[in-house]
Amino acid sequence: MEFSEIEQKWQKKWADAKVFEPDASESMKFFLTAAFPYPNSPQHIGHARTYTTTDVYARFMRMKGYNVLFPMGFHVTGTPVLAMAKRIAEGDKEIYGIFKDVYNIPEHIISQLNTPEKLVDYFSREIELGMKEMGFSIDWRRKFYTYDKMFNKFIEWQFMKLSEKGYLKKGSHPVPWCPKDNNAVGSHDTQGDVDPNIDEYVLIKFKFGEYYLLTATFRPETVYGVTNLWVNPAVNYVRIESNGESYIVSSDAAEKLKHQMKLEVKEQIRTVDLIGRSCKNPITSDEIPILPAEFVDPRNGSGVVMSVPAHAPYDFLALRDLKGSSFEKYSDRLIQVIELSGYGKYPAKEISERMGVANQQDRKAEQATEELYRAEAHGGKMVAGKYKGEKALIAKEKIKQDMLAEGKALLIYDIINGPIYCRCGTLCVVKRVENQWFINYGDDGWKKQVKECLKQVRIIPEKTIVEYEYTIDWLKEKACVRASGLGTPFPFDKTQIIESLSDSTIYMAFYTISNYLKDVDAEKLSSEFFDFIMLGKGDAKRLSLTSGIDEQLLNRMREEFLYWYPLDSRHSAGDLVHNHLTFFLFNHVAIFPPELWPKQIVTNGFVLMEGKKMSKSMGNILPLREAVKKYGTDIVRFSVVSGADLSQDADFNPTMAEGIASRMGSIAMLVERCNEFPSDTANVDRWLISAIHKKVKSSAELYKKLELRDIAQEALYNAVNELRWYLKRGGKNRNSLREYLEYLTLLLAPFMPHFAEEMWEKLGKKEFVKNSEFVSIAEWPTHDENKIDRVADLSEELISETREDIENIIKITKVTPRSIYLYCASDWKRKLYTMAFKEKKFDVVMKQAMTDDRMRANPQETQRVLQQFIKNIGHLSSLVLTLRQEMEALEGAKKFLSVEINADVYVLPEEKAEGEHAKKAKQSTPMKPSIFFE
RNA sequence: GCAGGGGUGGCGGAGCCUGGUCAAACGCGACAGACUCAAGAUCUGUUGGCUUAGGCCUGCGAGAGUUCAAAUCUCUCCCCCUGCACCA
Repeated sequence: MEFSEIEQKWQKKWADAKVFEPDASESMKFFLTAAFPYPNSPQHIGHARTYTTTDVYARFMRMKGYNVLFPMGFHVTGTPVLAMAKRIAEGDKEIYGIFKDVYNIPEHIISQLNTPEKLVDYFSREIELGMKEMGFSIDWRRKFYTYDKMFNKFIEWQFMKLSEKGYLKKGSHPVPWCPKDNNAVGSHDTQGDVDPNIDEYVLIKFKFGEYYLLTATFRPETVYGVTNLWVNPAVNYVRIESNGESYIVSSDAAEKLKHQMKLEVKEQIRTVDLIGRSCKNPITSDEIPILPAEFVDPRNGSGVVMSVPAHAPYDFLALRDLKGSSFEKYSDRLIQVIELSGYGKYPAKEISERMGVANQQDRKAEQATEELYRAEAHGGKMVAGKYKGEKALIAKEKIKQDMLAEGKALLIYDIINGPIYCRCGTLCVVKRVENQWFINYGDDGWKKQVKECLKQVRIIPEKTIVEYEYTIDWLKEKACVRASGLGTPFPFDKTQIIESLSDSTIYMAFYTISNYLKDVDAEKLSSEFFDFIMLGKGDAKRLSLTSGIDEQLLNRMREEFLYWYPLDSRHSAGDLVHNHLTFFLFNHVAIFPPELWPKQIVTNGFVLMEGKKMSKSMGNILPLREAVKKYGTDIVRFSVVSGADLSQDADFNPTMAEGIASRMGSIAMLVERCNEFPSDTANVDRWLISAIHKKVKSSAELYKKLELRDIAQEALYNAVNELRWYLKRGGKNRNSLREYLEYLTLLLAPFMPHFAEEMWEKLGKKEFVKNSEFVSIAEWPTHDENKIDRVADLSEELISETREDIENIIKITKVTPRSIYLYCASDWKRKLYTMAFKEKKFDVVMKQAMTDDRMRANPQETQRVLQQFIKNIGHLSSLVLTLRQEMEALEGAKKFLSVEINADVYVLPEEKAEGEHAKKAKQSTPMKPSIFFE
């Protein structure tokens, strides 16, 4: 089979017939979207998971008779595209390397992608081509980019609406910052793609003459245990002025603080003027000395540290290190603040001594600190100060708030996983951005409504619902604009750009009309326009006059919107639950009436490459188009969605691909040859037909729940195994095969549309299912309950188990039988069997059995057989074949069995056993005939 | 820390909600046989241990419990993975 030929053939036919370009119509609609791609690199096989899942679903719903819309656009908002284009323009070797080695893009093409526009243009085309090659049933007429003028207008409208509802808010916000670029940095802007982590410090003011020493701490609650301050004699200190107060900090700290508060650097402070002198603890009013310590890092916090030797190993060690110096007299002052079970009064001392930490330079000091901090945060209780008796963690927050309120402390932010450098080489700092705009997802009323909304959204997989609940509770203000990047200018401050997670929350609505807007001047797309289309406010006639857009067109768009909306199914990878998908709910709730809220959200796992996560550094990224070329579309489609449960990561590996291909080959071969088979029917035909109808029955349910893995298992692996068994058992009926294959082709169509089309065509005129031009739009089959044949199923089971038993005996006894006698159990045993299955308890069944003449006549035998049943009570099934059915089944399989085992086979009822056969024959039970070798 | 997911045979991975038909689907790998000059592909069989009659034993992270019966239910413990925002 030449895959690429088949693929191109059907993709062209679909395109020519415009089967995937739906408009509003009379029929039931189904509108689904997948998270649109971000075109700053080609897509790899991992991206295919979400889109294939969506497409399989789209195709299934289409076959179920829905008018299905599956559109696609491109998300270009934000800075990564800018950063990427810039790096290419600068000839960044790393980027060139990735594009060349991973994605096989020729160097002369890479070098051309040096502007955001060219980059977006190239990669979006690449991605679109890939999606087309994947056979996704996308309506490409509706494609747009998030920097399109018309889309900008839509987003502007969205923010107007949010503002009207009072969901926009202004405030200040700390962000990682490059002082040279004068811009916020994300992980893609840093050397080594490190994601800067920001945490807050409390700066406590220790009065020192006219000035204050600012000490930075994560643990303000330990302020009660401060015995001294630390400064590093090797560090430069400066006096800064801010808000009318003078502070002493390291000069490095002063540089950082500039970005978070207004300050002026006044003068150098010599450490000799500090060390040995005293300052005042603002909380306890204790006079405490300022002492030297080497562990103090000028770049951390303020470069001044408050010493709590009872609870901080470094402080304890530094004090201990002072022994023998002129400051020795201070070296064993310890003040307990926190009580911790498992430790005495001075945990820092204990842990340092236990771990044998030598001095403040010892690496073990770090370890000791980590361990102790964690323990105290976990189980510590205050034994000093205002919040005595409270948990340390709670007291910390309260003390912090108190000090801030009383002006005894300041709050600042720092990058805690630093130092982090911008790509330009500058050290990143934290900047407090003033006049930052937020979407206030913390609004309680809003949250409440979203929770209501969540109740009526179908979440697949169901278990992820708790994650949405959690995220809704946890969300607070979300900064929604940035100083740079592609996208939509913020309507209330045009110098700002709306950030990428905020402009992709209701864009699905835009697809409903995007194809009509291509020829409309974007300037005409006012708020009133969107109010009319999306919310039905105003009327078309009026709007037509004010906007200059044709009235009919306006009405048409309104109709399209109302037809397609609400969104029936939203698809993305599971990692977006915590942001995008929840924002998506919030914004729909804010802007649209409840009847237009989303109906369903589906999330899926990722794709692994041969068991490992794909990553640039591992060099194991498989570009999608390359995968398609190498393995074929249908195989790629099939493997990414069938490899694991929806929420689990699927593995892609070549062996799996080969396995799929070979099974497709088996099916294709039968499709081509099935008409050559005669029309002899046998028992096994009833079984085969039963099997396919069972499959059809279960498939629709599985498709609805998107349990694609199970469908894949059924429709490919099990199907091929069933066909094999059928042929092996001597099945050779043309009609049975055709019926099976016609149904099977339909079941496979959503997964493997190209292959299915080809099979559909090869099968020619359908005899058992409804025909149609394309299988892609064929009617989804319904099963025939009458063809599901439990007796046939059990008969086949009996045959296969009997064969296994025979082989087992041969294996153990190493006997080669010439003849095999199969003695089937009498009907009274079957009656007893059914009773045993129902009642399960020996005495109850026995009593019941005694009402039967046959059994009462042979109580001992009855008891023996019943004991056997009870022993294997779990193995009994609700239905057993009758003696006649069992014999018929085995008679029918005589030939099969004798060929398989290479012996003559005789099938008899147990009563017919004579001589030495008789004893053996008595042991027969239903579904387990006695086997006698001769 | 908070939240979520998970620990099953040589491996991947079902089963767990709704206990029994589970020595555990399906696949891969390995082994043996057929075909072949040979390799590959394909096909057939085997793949926890014991067993000369279809049986028995041990087993699903560890321990305890409920039950006639536990991979499945309950409790405790251990271990692993993911996410925690201004970033797509």
